[in-house]
Amino acid sequence: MSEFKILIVEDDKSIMNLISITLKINGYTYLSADCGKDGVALCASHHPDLILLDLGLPDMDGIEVIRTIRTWANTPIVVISARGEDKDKIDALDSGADDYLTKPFSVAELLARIRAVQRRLQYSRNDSLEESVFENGDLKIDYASSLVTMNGTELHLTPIEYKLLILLAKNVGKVLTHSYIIDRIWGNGIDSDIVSLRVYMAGLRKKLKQGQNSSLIQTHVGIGYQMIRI
Amino acid sequence: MSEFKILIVEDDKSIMNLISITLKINGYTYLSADCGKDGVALCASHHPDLILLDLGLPDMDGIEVIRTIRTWANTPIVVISARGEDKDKIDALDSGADDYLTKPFSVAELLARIRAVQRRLQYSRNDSLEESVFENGDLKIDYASSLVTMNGTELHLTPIEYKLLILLAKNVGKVLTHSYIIDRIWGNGIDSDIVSLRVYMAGLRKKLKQGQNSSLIQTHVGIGYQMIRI
DNA sequence: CCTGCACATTAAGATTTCGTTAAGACACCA
DNA sequence: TGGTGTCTTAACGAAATCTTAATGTGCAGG
Repeated sequence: MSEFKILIVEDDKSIMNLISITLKINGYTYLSADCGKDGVALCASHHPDLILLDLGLPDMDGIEVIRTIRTWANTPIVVISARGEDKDKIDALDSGADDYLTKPFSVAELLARIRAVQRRLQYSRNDSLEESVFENGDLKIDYASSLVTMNGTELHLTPIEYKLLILLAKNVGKVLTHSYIIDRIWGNGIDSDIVSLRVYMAGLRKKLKQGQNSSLIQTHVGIGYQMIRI
Repeated sequence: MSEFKILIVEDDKSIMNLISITLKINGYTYLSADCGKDGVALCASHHPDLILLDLGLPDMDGIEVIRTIRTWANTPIVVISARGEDKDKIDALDSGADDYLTKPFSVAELLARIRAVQRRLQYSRNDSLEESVFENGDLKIDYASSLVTMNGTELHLTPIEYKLLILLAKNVGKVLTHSYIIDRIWGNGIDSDIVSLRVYMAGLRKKLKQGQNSSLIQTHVGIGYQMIRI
């Protein structure tokens, strides 16, 4: 794995020391800032892979820092806070933070959170950031041009069928629940039961089944559906 | 590993002696109390890592002690009960005890139970933060994608079987009573009998037994089931 | 040695959930 | 307005799952 660069925004010197030493020992590269303004600037100029952000900063509210950064970057942000209150946690997460660490925290926990973010990052990279082309068996999806082909022949999918297929493809190997799928396709409105979903699945399968991947999409009775990786 | 502190709550002096000496020989630190009130107080003040609790105490019912402690702490509790107290044993487990030991017990068994709890503790620490993946022997459960594999081959579980497995896995090492399991699986509604539970256990074991971990799930006659950590 | 108890396992009927087809509703566009 | 394509709903046979009953096994007590 290439170098993983972490930006620490923290004004308490002893905690800054603890974190920076821990990161260094564990092979991470890091940048540091002791106030919100510098943190935002460093983030803009150095594009870190992860930000550790203390909420209690001298110049800006931590929430502000998150909002500012989120206007242009999706860099994962792990918040560190002395305040263990739920409200703060929710505010931070709602503003776009990815995870939350309450002081005092153990070094092991910090590293675990960082690994978790790395895993998530790696995962979503494989899923969305690459190629913009998805291939699985005879199925090929070009997200950029919204083109779906089986064995090279183009398929004509209706909007809902396409959404469904994308959803399954973005989660290959995962079992998606009925409610999750319905929520993602029809928005969180209450409507459209499972029955509709079944009809679309039938349509989709019919169109896909032009090859012999009859088993590309599997049913989990009582649970949902799953596209399996071939 | 740092020191492991065990609180013994037992009024029988000879058993207290046996246990304390055993623990000392095996490198554990221990505290002792000879009644429920003292036990609760010591637990509150000294934060032991494990509690060995005799159900038959002079001042309080053992169940009361468990309930009291459980209002603020998740400290593992291993119950010690005299023979013929099956009902009490079940009540204790339902109230939040983790395991039980029947008098007379061997020193080896006592130590084994303690080690089991230690293992479980260590595991849940590692697990609670991140990893939506559970592993035990050849069994692997990916909660996020609802995928269960044995030796790498995917298992197809029915909804109830899956729920059952998850319940056991989330409580590895802990003995779950029949009523607790039934309550968790079928909701607190009326009683789908123990008989049904047995049928599902049979089905689950059949599917799991594709490896040779025939003993992954153990039966506690008259009490319930337990997934053991391998 | 027999009996009773708790559990394991299998088989079969009852029930739920699925897949698929077809018909009507709706929106869009010429 | 009529036509086209898409969405939704209903219906029904098929498949999977759940439940119940029946039988088999091991163990403890009389």
